Formats: sequence, C-alpha cells, structure tokens
Amino acid sequence: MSINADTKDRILATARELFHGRSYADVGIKEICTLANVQKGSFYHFFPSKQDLAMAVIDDMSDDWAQGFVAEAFDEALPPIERLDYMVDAIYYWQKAAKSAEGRMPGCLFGNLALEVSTRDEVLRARLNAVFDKASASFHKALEQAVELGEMPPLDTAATATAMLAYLEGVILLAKTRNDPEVVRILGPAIKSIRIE
Amino acid sequence: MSINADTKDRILATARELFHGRSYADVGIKEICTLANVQKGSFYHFFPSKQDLAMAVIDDMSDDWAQGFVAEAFDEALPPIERLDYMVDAIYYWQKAAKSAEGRMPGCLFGNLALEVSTRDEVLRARLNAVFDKASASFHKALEQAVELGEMPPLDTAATATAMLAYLEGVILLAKTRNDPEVVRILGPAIKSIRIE
DNA sequence: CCTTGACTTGACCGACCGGTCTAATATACT
DNA sequence: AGTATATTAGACCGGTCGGTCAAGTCAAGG
Repeated sequence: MSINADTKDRILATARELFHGRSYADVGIKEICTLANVQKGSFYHFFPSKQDLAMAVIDDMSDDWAQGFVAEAFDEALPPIERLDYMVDAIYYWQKAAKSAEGRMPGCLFGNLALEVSTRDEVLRARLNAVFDKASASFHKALEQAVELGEMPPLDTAATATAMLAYLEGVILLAKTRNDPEVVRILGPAIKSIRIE
Repeated sequence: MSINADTKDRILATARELFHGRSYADVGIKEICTLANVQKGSFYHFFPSKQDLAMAVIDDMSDDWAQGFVAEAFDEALPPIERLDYMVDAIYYWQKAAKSAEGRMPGCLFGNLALEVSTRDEVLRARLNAVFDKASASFHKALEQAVELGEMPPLDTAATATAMLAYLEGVILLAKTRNDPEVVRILGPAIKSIRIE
C-alpha cells in the first residue's frame, strides 16, 4: 500500500461534490485533480475515463444513501407511512444545509445526472435506472406493509411506489430551480396522497 | 428584409431541437450553425451569446406551449379535472412520438435545462422559474374551478397546483431515465390524486 | 540488494469550445 | 445612382477539454 492509499477516495469524494454541486459536463478532470490534490496521471491510473468516474460516483453515492438516511427512513421499526415523512424531512434538511453552505440547492445527484446524460450515455443511464429501481423498491416495501397493516387502503403498491419516487424527484427539481428548500417542506408531505389503484 | 429573413428562426429551431434532444453543454454553437446552414458570424449577429440563445429557446418553446397543447389541455371548455388527463395524454403522445422518431425520450426541455444550468446560471434559472410559475398557474386555475364546481373537495389549490407540476416533471424525469414513455401513461393519471390541504 | 509492480509526475496531444473580427455582399432609402 | 445599413462569410483567437505517455518514485517480496 502506498502512503497515499486514499488517493482514489479523494478523487471520488471531490468528483462527487463537484458533480452534485454543478454538473457532469461543467466539471473537468483537471479541476477535480486540482481540488483533490492529485495529478492527471494518477487520476487515469484509477479511472480509465470520465465515464468510469461518473459510474463510481453514482455507486458511491448510492451506497452512502443505502447505508445512510435512506436506511434510517425506511427502517422497518418505523410505521410505514411515517417512513415517507422521514424521507421528505431528511431531504429537506439536507438540501437546506447544502444551500446555506454553498448558496445553491444542489438537488438530487441522480436526478441531475439522469436528465443530463441519459440521452447521451446508455451506460450511465442504465446505472441511474438501477439506482431509481432500488429507491422505488424501498417505497414499495413500505407501501406493502402499510396495506398489510391496514394503515392504507389496498392499491397498486408497485406503481404507487414509483409514482412517489417520481414525485420526490419532481419536487426536488422544482425546489432546485427556485433555489428554495422550503418547496420540499411544503410540497413534500403530499407524497402520501399519491395513489394508483 | 433579406432573402434569408428566417435565418434567426432556423437557428432558433435547430438550437431548440438539439438542446431538447441532448443538453445545453453538449451542443456547441458550431454544430447548431452547421445544421441550420448558417455561419458563425451570422449567428453572433443575431445572438450575442450562447446564453442569449438559450433564453430565446426557452421563450420560444414556452410560447409554443402556451399556444399549443397546453392551451388545448387547459381549455376552459373542458371540465377542470379532464384538463389534467388531457395534459398527461398530450405529454405521453408527444414523448412517444419523439422517441420513435429519434430513439430517445427527450423529456421536458425546461426540466432538463433547469437541472443542468440552474446551479450555474442565475439568468437562465430565473427564466425557467418563470416558465414553471406560468405552468403552475394553469393548474391553479383548473383546480380553483374544480373546487368551485364541486368536482373536488376544497384544498390548498395553489400548493396543489405546484405539486402537480412537480409530479409531472418527476414522472417525465423517470420516464426519460427509463427511456420509456409508457411510464408517463402509467404514472401520469395519478396526478389527480395529489392533494395539499 | 535487486526486481517487480503499483503509484505519481507533469509535459504533451489533437480536438473543440465560445467568441471575435475583417471583409464581402445584399438590401433599403434618398 | 449612391450610400447607409443589415446580413453573411469564414478565418482566426486563446483557452480548455478528455485523454496519453514516458519517466520516474517508492514500498514490498524474494
């Protein structure tokens, strides 16, 4: 192991921050390298291409989510419907914190990337799709349990789960465009009203 | 008037198509000029910058919408709630047609641009915000009338209108990521279930 | 000690970016 | 006809892009 075993991690963390705060196309490898204190050669030692970096960033963020507040929000100990509110709250506080730290609401990295690259890069699109599928599955489980527990009248849980995810992404999109996290707080809770029979 | 009085229009139409089908950053002025059969000098005669072009494209598309299917969908002759379904249908058929023509679902130009540029360009962000506000207003009017006519129990019509717009954008985002317009058809109608009291 | 191979350095590459500029050309007005 | 003005043409600019590469440095294994 080298003394700089964390080089790859630094690249990853820096890229993630920059991609999230701006966009894929706007952030160059040179900039990532500079901020991560890494030389270009080292970068290309770890990542064969910018696309590969993007995939790594997506996977990295996805893992962090799965182990982070998404795991908390969809904790089976919580009543299913409360999980939805937890998720909305988590997003709200996160975006609010990000805005006060950097002045701008970054929105959802996955949503941002999806709209930016999915017409141009099939590989990344597929990756992002998988992330959305996984997220949708969390909603699905919560809905199934809600129905099972009688907390919610029966419905098409799979379709509704996807619709809820879509709603969340849409709310974040609008909030980002307004650069106002309050949009999430105001519109977010209506996620519970969405129903597909 | 010059024999090529439509030069500006050709630039605009080409840029709109390219921005919509790909992204703002991915499309260069040179490419727009080539496809529009215009030279760079002419381009910069009509548009002082790429940013100005983007604004013009946003305005152009927004006007087309306002006079096109959005006007039809939100026609006051239609029962308010049917307007929502009309809107969803219109989006579905549009995206489906675009996909079979070009192989890819382009999604919503405004949503695409919003996520791509709103952290980087305040001017464009403001413009996109205005477009969303205008769209939200159409929903708002429909909801107000629905409540008035007793077709819908009273609710916070303004917030719900924005929520519906957010939902639509989210559905389009997901559909684009899946490159599958059917997502719009399946999830779209649930827009009517969204409620903010 | 010497080799191996992972890692780093930074110069370098061609392509392309948004944007500028000068000169030519077409049109409209007097 | 002559002149002003709008439009077009396309070479050109500095800068940046993603990516390559040859030349190293350095720690671990034999």
